Amino acid sequence: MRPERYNVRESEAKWRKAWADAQIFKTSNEDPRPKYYVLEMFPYPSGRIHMGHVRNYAMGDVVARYRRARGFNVLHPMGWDAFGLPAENAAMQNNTSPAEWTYANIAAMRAQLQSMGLSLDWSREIATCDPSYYRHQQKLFLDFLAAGLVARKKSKVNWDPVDQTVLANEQVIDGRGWRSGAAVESRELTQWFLKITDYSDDLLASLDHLERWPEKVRLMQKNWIGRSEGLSVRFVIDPATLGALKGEPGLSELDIYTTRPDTLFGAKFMAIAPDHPLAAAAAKHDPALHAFIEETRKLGTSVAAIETAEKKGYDTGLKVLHPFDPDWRLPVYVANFVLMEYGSGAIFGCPAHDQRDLDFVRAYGLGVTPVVCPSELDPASFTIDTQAYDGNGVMINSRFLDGMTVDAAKQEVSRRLEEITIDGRPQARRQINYKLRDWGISRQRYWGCPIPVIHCPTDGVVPVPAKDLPVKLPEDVSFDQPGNPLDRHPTWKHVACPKCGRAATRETDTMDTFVDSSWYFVRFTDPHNASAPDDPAMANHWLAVDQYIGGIEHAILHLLYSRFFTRAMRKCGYLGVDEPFAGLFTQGMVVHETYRGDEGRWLAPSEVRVETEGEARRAYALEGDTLVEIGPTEKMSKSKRNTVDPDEIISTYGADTARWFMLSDSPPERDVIWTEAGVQGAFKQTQRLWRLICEIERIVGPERPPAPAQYGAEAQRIRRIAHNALAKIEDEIDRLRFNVCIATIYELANELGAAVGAISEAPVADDLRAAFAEAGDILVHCFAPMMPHLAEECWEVLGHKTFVAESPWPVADRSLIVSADVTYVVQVNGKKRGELMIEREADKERVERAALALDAVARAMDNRPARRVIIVPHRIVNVVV
RNA sequence: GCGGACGUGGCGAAACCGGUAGACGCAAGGGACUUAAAAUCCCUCGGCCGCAAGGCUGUGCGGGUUCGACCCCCGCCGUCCGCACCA
Repeated sequence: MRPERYNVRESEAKWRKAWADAQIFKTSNEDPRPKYYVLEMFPYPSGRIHMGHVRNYAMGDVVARYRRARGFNVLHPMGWDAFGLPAENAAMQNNTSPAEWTYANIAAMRAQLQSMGLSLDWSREIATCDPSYYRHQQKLFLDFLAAGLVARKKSKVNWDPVDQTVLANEQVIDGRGWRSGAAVESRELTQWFLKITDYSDDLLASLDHLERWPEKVRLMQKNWIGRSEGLSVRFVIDPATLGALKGEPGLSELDIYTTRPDTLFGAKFMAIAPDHPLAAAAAKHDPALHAFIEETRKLGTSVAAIETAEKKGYDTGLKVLHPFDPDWRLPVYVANFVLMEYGSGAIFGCPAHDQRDLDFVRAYGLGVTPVVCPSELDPASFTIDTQAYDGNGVMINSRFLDGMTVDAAKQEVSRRLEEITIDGRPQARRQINYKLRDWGISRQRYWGCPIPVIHCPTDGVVPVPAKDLPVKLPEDVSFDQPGNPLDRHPTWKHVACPKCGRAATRETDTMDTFVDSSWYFVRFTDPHNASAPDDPAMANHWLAVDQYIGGIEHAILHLLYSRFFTRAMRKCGYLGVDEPFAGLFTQGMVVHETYRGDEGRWLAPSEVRVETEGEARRAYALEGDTLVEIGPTEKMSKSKRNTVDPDEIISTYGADTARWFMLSDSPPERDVIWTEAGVQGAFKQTQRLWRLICEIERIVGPERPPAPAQYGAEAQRIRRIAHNALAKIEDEIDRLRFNVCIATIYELANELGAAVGAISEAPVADDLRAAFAEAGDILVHCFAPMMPHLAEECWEVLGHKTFVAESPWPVADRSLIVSADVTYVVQVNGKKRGELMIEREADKERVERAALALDAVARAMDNRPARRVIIVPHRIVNVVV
């Protein structure tokens, strides 16, 4: 006798051990079958996995297990994004070292992931903080350097004077460092940059070919790269207005960038960025301007500051000549809304057709002349008030452009200015600009990949020779002072120059952790660190990743950097592919209700008891039994305390239940709401499936009958149900629609359950036993990717001696799905009035006759003659009266 | 401000290429078994009318195209997300 209940804890542990012993998830690079690379974004080793990980890895595991069953050689690896600031903070607080803390976390999280029963090849595990990993990264850096993909330049950074470190923009909150609370300073530092902008156009254009990427992500990247086509125009500065600046070099003209050259006759002023060289030059002789510049700088770059800032400017007194009219002079302002980082840091202002420029002239009284009139309006009466017009129309007030379209006018202005030459160069040239900036990778931190260069007083920047890699992080560091421990280390940075042998110092900056994650998918292709450190052939075999799964929060940076890295690695001869991820899927978050007790104190779900009375739900604190407010459902977070610990769920209900619940209900790209009732429901289903399989086994008996030559009607019906579901589940897994997949499994289980219940007499006929055996196998296969442990247990019950995880996917017999009869829906005037069951082969005439003969149809027609009958084969009949 | 997505029962959702709206699950209500509970099983479950058969109505709102619209088009309303002084 089978046990009544499936023993989750025992079975799950048993099967995990069996898989591990048999090493069935170990992937060989020599396997001749077609490859399939499925990858989920690797975790940061914070110490514990969270439900978001469970969801992410459950999805990836379904794909991996399904593809394996379909006959692919599947690569499904796991690693750790292990460098980063939290390790340093932990080291400071707990008197441990970043390495110790990180590796302890990795060990804990590895055990947690293993308890999920994921079909991972753990022999390929990597940690980015391991010298065996980052030595390759240092080599890549040196190769990029040699290939001209690395630049060293000055750049403005957010500097925290207390922590003595650079902060990312996200770490600056209201102008203060997120940890120290100190006012952040803007500093110029010499930093290392990766020249991602070399690939701006390629990265943009290739987005169109990433067909298996979400449209949303492609659009976000497109906007981020921000290509615009325009004109770079040289405006001559009126020498008479130079004053004290007369004679200074490079001050004879002003370069601007515009995408609207058509509006040149609507120009009212020029504006330059506060940190534009011309502004700095003018400020030398104008203390008030100097003060203005200082003031705008203090305002900072925070989002809030930009939102509320008024358009402010300062008239430098300089004037420039209009390119088409030497008698027309335009004043040059320093303006707080012009960015030095984009274009040339200078613009011409056309208030009628740009809202910012309009706001500006309204404050400074510079006038407005419309030059584009919407086609449907009368040019004579068209005026601009508080709303700039940026649409299409007809050129007006624009001399030789009058009457042209906007596009024609752009072309005409560009053409004319390109022909005018000043000092032998054209006055304007067409230019393409991008918002995308080069990627600054220098971080003044310890726990990151050392940048492998040496600074020599005589030879300058000298790359560390390849034979000296890796440049390892020193382990004897202390965090008792702020700043970068590498800088203070007594010996680490002092080395001999590889070129001249004299005393030199190491670069003490480390790399942005985004570098580590920009190529880890390549590293996984190397089995067990066995191949040469940089074997391009092997990577080509596996890449691109066929299915990549992760959170939408990486839509831009990680995914864009990885796309850049792949191109850079190709340039250096490592790879033959351009794109790292052929298919991308961004999954939704795991959300949970929030609970607030006395004084707004957040309560964890485990501290709350929720009661349902009819429609109403009330929550009580377990401690004190006081009423608790049920708050909005939000992303699980430590601060709101609305988290659920995967460990507790797995030990209570098992990994299969956790996985099943994460995959059911919500579409995978949407948020899923974690509820206690939902988990319990999923748990019940595991037991239900177990009982159903046991019942099927009782019907089939210990000896499977051979497949009969002919099946009876009921046996054939059961087979049709099973194969129908199988075909549907295949389609749904292909489309990653796991929720629909699970609904289909329920339908199959419900129908098989009913069929089992309908059997009364024993013994059961052989054909029926064969059909049940087949259907049982199919059912187990269908849920095996989601609930792999239960599936193995059921597979064994059905008499198999193999792992279902290693068994080939059953072939859906699509001929079975086609039945002899079809059901037509019969409508009268588009409203359903009845159904018609008829042979598949029936021609339109017969279908029409049969449909009109239906009582309900006759009633609805009410003696009116049919004016028209529309028949969609095998679907619908619509009678129009 | 710019760009995008989404609005379907009490809830999560499904619905192929324009062809039966609400599959499947949760919650709820009723019942069976039980000393009781748990577990399990059965029934009901968009709204309105009706004893029933059945009818009417219904996919955010208002129009349109069509034999037929959750789906396509136009105009609103709402929610969410991304970017944000990008010239």
